[in-house]
Amino acid sequence: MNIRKVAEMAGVSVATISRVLNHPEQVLPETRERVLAVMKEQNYTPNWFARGLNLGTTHTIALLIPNIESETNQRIISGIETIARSKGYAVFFCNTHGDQAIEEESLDMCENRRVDGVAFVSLNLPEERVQQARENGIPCVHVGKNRSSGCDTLCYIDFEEGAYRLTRHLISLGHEEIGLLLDSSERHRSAQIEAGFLGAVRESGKKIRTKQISGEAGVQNGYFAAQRMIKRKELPRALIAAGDGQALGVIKAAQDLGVAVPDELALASMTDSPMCSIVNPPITALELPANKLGMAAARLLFDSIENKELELGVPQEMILQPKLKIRKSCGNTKYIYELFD
Amino acid sequence: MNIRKVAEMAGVSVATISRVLNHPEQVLPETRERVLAVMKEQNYTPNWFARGLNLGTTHTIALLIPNIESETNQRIISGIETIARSKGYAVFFCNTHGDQAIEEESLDMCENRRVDGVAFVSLNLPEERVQQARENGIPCVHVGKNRSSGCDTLCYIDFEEGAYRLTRHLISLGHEEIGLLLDSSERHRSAQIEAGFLGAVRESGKKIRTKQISGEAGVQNGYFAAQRMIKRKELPRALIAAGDGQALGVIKAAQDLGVAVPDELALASMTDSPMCSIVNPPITALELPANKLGMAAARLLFDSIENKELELGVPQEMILQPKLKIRKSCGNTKYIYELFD
DNA sequence: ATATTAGATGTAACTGATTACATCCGTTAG
DNA sequence: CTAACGGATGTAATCAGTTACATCTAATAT
Repeated sequence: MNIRKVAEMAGVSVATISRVLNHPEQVLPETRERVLAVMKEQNYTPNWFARGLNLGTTHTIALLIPNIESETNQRIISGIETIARSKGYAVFFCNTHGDQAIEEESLDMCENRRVDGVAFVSLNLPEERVQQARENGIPCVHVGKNRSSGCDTLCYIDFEEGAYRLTRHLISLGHEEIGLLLDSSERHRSAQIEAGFLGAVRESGKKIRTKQISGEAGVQNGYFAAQRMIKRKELPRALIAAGDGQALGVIKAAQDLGVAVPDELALASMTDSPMCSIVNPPITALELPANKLGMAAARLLFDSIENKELELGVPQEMILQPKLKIRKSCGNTKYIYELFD
Repeated sequence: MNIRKVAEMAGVSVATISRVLNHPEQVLPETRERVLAVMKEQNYTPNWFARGLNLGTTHTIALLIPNIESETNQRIISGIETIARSKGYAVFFCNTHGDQAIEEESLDMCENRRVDGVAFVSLNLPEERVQQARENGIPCVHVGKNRSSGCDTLCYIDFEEGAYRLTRHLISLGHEEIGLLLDSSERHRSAQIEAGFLGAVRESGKKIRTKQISGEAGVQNGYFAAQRMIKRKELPRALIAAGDGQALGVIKAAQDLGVAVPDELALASMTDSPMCSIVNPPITALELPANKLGMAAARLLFDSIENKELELGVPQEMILQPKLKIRKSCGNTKYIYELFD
């Protein structure tokens, strides 16, 4: 069923059919009704390709994301999806697994299919590749990272500030030995976290022993990392984990191996999740405005799409702040002082 | 940059360009090289719309899913995505939030855009609506449910059997009072679970007190449900939760309100997740082959797409079995008998 | 009564690919 | 020497829409 058949059946021309769909106010109400009736009866839906071919717009954006396991990413997806739907856009979903080859492939796909915009949550592609996409007329947002990336819009959470606050919190509780369990697959974020962490340490003026431990994301890896440190007696007195998965793994390992939290190990996480408040003790963590982040990113993207200005100059930025959720996993000042007696 | 310009620049006709892309073996190697060089130099990518318009295929499938929070769904998504990518298909992602209106809207979108197939994880649409999509030539798989749904392919996990095994396990441990905490938003699955549960109870021949509690999914709802039961002294001696989120909430509530697990409450979950083995005690749960499920669903879908036979008759089915992971949350036989002394 | 105008509708060009069919040309067979 | 053939390439129709421009009608202005 195509537009010409509908036109024939309704006894009008194809232009009228098209107008009924795109500029209904230009069509006489009775004609419009007749056409709509035929459409309904014939179960007609306009062909998206013919449409896209003419209009040059696909009303589609793509989302490149490294994984969907993390709560943060889920909420980013949800935020983007919500805004996209409200604007009538469809979303291509590409789980890149953080793999550059898959990103490349996905971005090719985006160009082929003339998506109207791309939101990168994962981005390992060289800057020039992204530039190329933009030169092809595709606005790109980078969600969640502030790395210079070739995108015209950046939208991220201030992890440096978050790490700074979390570290200050630990220092204010009297801790003098603080470890940082990083995620080696998130190099850029790790650098930010380290910066905030070391900044807070420096600023405190105290002599704090610090230690960076490289690790991988996820409960299991957190578990193994903690297990290793405990066995080697290298466990710091306080530990900031880069992700809630890791933190949960650490707390479990501590439990299993008889290390008391927070008495022997103060634990904090750079990201919050429902489980952080469920475990025992509940874990002090940074609550990320991930849903907001997704929505903000989508809005910025649609701004670029609609304004079509695509200046290749300085990218627009939007920075969201995480919120420190103090729970019980870091102990409290009183306790720390007792320990130091 | 379109095919004509490339043709002009390479000094050949459009047909040759098209052949280079679609049937390279039909083109003289030197011509081919020349064309490819121009393409690369001009950064040309074929227009997907023009292509789809001709071929009638979009190499795109859609995925309608009610949420991405559950581990099971994440793994389904991952499975589908993996197969889709390996076949060169793109995936439209529609988070329906289990909302029928959004499903309707999404399915309309699928028809408009001529997706080659739809995988429903969430499906509240009337059967006729799905049939309509199929009459429009779109194969539909229903992932995860076995409800008659108008789809041509069903692909699901046998929750009835799972509930049966879980219940038998509890009965074998000597439990005589077993509750079922359901998820009212998953009515069909609840019915399956109930069937398996009651089947096992009946088959045991023992006089078992049963109780169905309606509830909602998620950690918080599990917590509240347990809290309510504990306060009203209605907590059964053993409880099967419909989801791992609920179960985690229950275990937390038990902890907070001083109910010992498994000593005073035996707890099991119909779905497993990493957290189930992390909490204390680790929760006995059904491990769902969700990744396999996604992959199987995608394969069935591509089968339908490629064979284009779309018989509107009896749907093809694929049933996967969950696996019982016995952990510590249900206690053991010895202990139960002690209690009964 | 005629010119003007606005609103409704129609005609046909155009979007960018694919591909059936036509053409051209060099090779081989008769 | 010519016919037949087949490989490489070109021509033009086609897919299903959108829309600039043309046309027609009827109402209003002069």
